[in-house]
Amino acid sequence: MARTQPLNQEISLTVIKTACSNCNLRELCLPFGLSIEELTRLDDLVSTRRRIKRGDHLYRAGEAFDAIYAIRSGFFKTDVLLEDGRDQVTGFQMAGELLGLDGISTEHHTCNAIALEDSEICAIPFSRLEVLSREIHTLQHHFHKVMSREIVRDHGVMMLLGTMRAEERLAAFLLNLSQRFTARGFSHAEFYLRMTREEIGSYLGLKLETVSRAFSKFQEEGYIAVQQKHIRILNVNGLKALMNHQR
Amino acid sequence: MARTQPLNQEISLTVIKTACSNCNLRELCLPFGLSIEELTRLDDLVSTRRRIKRGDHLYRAGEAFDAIYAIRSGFFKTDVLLEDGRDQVTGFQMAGELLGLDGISTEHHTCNAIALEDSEICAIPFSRLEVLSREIHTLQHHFHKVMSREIVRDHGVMMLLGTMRAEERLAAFLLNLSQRFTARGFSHAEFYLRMTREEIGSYLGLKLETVSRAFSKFQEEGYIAVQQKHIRILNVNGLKALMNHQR
DNA sequence: GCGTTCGCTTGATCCACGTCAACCACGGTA
DNA sequence: TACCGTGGTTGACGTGGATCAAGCGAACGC
Repeated sequence: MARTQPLNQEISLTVIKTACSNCNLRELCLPFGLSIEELTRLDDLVSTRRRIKRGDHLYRAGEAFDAIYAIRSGFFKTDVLLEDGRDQVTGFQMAGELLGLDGISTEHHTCNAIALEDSEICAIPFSRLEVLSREIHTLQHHFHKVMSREIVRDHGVMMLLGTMRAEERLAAFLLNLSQRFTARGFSHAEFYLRMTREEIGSYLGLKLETVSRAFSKFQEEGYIAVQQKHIRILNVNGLKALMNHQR
Repeated sequence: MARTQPLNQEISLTVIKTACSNCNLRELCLPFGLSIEELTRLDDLVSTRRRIKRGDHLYRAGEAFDAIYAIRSGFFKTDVLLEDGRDQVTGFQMAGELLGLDGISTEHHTCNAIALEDSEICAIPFSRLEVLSREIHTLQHHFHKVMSREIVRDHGVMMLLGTMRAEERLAAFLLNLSQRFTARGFSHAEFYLRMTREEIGSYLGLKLETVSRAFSKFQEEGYIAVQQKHIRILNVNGLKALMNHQR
């Protein structure tokens, strides 16, 4: 129950609750590996928290960059828009993941970040993060790892877009979501999609009809059960086999 | 004429020549923006230089990561291999660009880096880079920008793979190469491709035949002149128009 | 309650690119 | 000079996924 405007005697309680040092995502998020003492120094830095309503932008392409954002709760997508009107979803982000790393390069955001459900984020002023990471080696190193992980993730998506066919892409997508939900303590076999078929398609380089057909196919094969956005995975190995099966 | 094994009285000369502080790529590479004094500190760190023959690996996926590499001269590709045998080229890198950033995340390289022509690289021990970037703020910030730029670049490739058709992809590819050659003082309109049609196709998510056909088409249209790997761009705007033209 | 909208599914058709195959140009080697 | 291997081009054909179109159920506003 974090509040942007805590009241009276609740203040200290709320502050404790919303601090990195007390956040149950800290092992997934930026604070990973920090000592208690280091955590409290990070708490000072990550003081701004904000709620973003479903459908609202956290930031837009072109805006000046001055902070990265950690997702405290909720679900986001990032997308890029080309001059000619085409756009593509470049990623879906969930609690504990960072948003805005792309903005460091030009000091302007290069994509839009949009909440797919009511969400809460922690703003991390970037210049202050640089200062602190000079002092806390663990923080510096972990931040580098996070950026590098993003690069590796993107290579995975390039692989997917470049070499996989429609059903393989969707299988890979579902398995990836499942694995990330698991890491957050949710069921690996049952979850709600926060995004539409069109957004999935955009991310996977497919049209929404193709995504829909692939879902139906998976259901027929008994790999999953689909009800709108509610997904149950019935046969993980089936999906995995599908993914690794050379054309 | 930098040598790995400089002789006698040439030593001091060679050392000067291969130092970051005297490298003509320093404005493109890691040393960007550093003062003279800072540059000499970076020189200490970047002491190992190595030649990589055409076709040889700089590193392989799975190997332990302990350094990133700046390309001093030459041309590389990076590729990823899936278990099922599929592979994809994830990038082409030229002088002044960094290789190995993907390895930070897991402390193992996640792709292969292969020289496409005889090349020279500077090895930058990563842990020492972290130490130095705590002391030199400019270096720290620029390194972050470089990593971020890599992320932005990858988003561009995802865009290309997800939304563009064959000819648009190839046009984007040629324009990107041209722009990077220009930044290095080479002709923007005339260059040699270091990679095969198959490697281009792998990078662009196309088959080599499709790449070849697109080259022929561009030639017919008068946009470029192709002779094997020798490319002359005759109509930049034609290529640009092609790229931005919604399907 | 009812209409409207949005997201999704499914079918029919089309086409861009993959696949298969033949052939050619170039460079290295015997 | 002849031979061979590698990389590139081009043609004929097949197909996976895009496109176009119709219909349906759930959510929402009135």
